[in-house]
Amino acid sequence: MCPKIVDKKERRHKILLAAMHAAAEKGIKNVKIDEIAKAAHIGKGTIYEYFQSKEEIFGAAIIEFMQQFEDLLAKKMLRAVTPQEKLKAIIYSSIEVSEHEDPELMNLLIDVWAEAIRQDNEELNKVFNMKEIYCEYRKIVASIFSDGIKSGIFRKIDIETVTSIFLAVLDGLMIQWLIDKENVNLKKSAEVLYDTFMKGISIK
Amino acid sequence: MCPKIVDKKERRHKILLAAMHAAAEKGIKNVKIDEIAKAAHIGKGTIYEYFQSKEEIFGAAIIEFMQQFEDLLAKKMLRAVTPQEKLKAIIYSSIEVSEHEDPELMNLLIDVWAEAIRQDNEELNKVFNMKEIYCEYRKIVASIFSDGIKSGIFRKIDIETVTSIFLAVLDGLMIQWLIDKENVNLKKSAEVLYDTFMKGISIK
Amino acid sequence: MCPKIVDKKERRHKILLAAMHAAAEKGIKNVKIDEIAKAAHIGKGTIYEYFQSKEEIFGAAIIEFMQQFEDLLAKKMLRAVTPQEKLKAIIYSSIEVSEHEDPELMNLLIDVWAEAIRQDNEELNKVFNMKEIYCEYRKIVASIFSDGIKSGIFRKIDIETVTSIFLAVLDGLMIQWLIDKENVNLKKSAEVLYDTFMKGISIK
Amino acid sequence: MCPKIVDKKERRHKILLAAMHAAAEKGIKNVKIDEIAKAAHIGKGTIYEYFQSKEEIFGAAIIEFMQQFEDLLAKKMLRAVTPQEKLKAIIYSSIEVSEHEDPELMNLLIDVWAEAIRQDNEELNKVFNMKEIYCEYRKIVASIFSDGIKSGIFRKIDIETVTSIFLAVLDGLMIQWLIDKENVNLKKSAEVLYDTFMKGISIK
DNA sequence: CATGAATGAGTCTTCATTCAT
DNA sequence: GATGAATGAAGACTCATTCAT
Repeated sequence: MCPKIVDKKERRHKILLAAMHAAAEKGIKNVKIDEIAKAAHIGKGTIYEYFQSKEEIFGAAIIEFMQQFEDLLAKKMLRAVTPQEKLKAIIYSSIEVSEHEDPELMNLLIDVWAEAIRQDNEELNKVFNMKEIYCEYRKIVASIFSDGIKSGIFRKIDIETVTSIFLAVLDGLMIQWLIDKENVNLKKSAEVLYDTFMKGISIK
Repeated sequence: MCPKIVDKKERRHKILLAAMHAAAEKGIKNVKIDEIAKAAHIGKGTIYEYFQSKEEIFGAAIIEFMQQFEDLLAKKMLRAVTPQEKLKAIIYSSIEVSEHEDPELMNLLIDVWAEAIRQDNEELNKVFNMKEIYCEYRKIVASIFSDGIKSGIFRKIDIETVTSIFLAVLDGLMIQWLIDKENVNLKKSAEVLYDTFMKGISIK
Repeated sequence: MCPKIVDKKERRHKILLAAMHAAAEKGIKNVKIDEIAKAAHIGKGTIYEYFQSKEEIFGAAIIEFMQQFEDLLAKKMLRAVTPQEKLKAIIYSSIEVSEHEDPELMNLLIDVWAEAIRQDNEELNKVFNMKEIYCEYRKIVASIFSDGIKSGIFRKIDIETVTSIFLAVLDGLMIQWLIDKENVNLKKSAEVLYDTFMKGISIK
Repeated sequence: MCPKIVDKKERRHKILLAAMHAAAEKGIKNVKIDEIAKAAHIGKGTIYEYFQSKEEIFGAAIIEFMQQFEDLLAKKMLRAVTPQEKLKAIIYSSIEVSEHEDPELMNLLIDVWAEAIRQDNEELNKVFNMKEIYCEYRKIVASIFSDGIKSGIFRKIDIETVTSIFLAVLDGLMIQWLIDKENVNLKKSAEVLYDTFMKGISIK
């Protein structure tokens, strides 16, 4: 019916993948359009048929990259019912992204954060706001804690702050793992984190 | 016989400060030598009297930046005796760097991590290895946990993993704060973190 | 599918010609990439599509320049049979390069010699060695003298030294001509040189 | 009486020597004022007490360099009486400069020629003209040939052209020697040159 | 006088973007 | 649509020259 469009989507995605891998390896600023083109097995000019600028490419790349988290998280959350299960789901979906896909891709996270802090990618700013995403994450997690407290599972804690702390561990572990994969065991960290955290906030 | 006398140390430091501030604002890769020179109120060429290259400038800047943490931490640790006090010292020195100095400077952290992950600053690599620094941090914290367990204060936990988790919260909070200072209260986080964490790992 | 089609060889040659002319006029070290680009009616960046660096440009220019001599010499030598004819061919091909092509180009010779003496163009050193070229020239001329002696045309002379002297006149005349074209008559010099030299080395 | 002036002369000369040696090694264009200062064991600024500019330094250096030839030649010519002796004196003084002084200094010759051809050192042009020097050399040599012909020693040759050829050998040998000292024997060349040349132009 | 720290004009080189084919 | 050759603005770095001490 509309084969050209499918083809376009695919090629666009191919470019994005090439861009993400290149950026993961050397950082967005060090990636040359040329390299992306080569890695995507297309001409340099062709990239500009799909994106207006380098900025736009990495804007789109970051969005696509973040989407993966959301998808994974959403899937895991579906089956989670109790607050405990929900927290577990978040912990494990965060930790598991490092196993899914090409783990090298996770290096992109540092650029995502950098963009979030500096907000100098105008293309990205138009459609994406990491600050809001973090707020949303916090809302989700906060409601879990809130539920837990109401249900008498968790003791009375400062929900907002515990939320920040909870999300912080996940990001912080990621950083350590990105810097030194050999000396950081994410799987085990997930287990211990769940265990310890529960102890820390549970009643009794 | 009597050439212009300048405090080389001081001027070097002025350049470094200018570089750090510029990098904090826009990211290392987006800082131009010209900008640093202008900010330091000196000529472009003068910078090259103090540093061999842009790479070296930011290598030195990162080292100086990290030194601040170490200094602050060391100071706090001096007075800490019990494991609990020591953990508290680490938590607070990490959180307090955001109050000391120009808080904007803390944005540099994201570049420091990026360098640590990508390791593409050869000048920096010669004299500085973030991986090792993290290992050292881990050793210090691990020994605190070890002491705490021996003293019967902490329950039997997987020291290595809890160490990672403990350091992770600090970094993770930093990221959240860097991205959204308004919605993250570091001070309160420190309190709650100490409280919750203690609960999580203490005996009973 | 159908990118801009350009004769890469031709354009490369155009750049080289522009570089040679500029260098002939002001000396290699005083030529700016900008100037070459302007003279070749192309953009500055384009030059770097054909050459890696300024050094490489002048390496290639020198090689192309020297090639002209060899070609001219080879052509003349083809018809020469007797030692006398051969020497004449060498003399005239050396002298005639100043008439062929743009005579201004001959100024490049001084840079060629400078490179040969200093050998500081690494690109050039990889593929070209003036010392060897002179050795080869000497071998060729020496064998002519050798033949002439065996044939009883030339008297017993120190072949190696006479060879050096013979080649020296050609280079030396070139220098004088380059410095003061009005007061040096290369054509006449060729005649007299042949005549005198023959007298000097012939039997009787 | 006037010790300061002597001191100045000496220091000026020291600078010139340093400049000459540096230029001999790497070519005028590649010598930095800094290097000259270091080699002369003085401050960079001090150089500008003695010379207005880099151009002036090398203008003066070239003049001093050329003076050496003249001095040597003049000394040798004093004792020469017959045309043969005079030619011999010129040949040997030209060849012997390579033994006197630091032979490495002879590399400067190529820069001298380059300046002579391009004439782009305005400072030098004011007080020095290689073209005129060559003319003068030619006049001297020509008068020797003229005398020789009148005396019936030399056969009737085209004086101007033979003069050029005679001077050409000397320069040409120098070039060969500069490029490849191992394979060029200047001493022997002088002998053979004298011998052959005499044969070439003598009566019978 | 002597110095060397400071300077900024000048250069090479890179690379995102354009556009003729 | 696809391409890659061409481009020039931008940026790191050099170095002759100045000038405060």
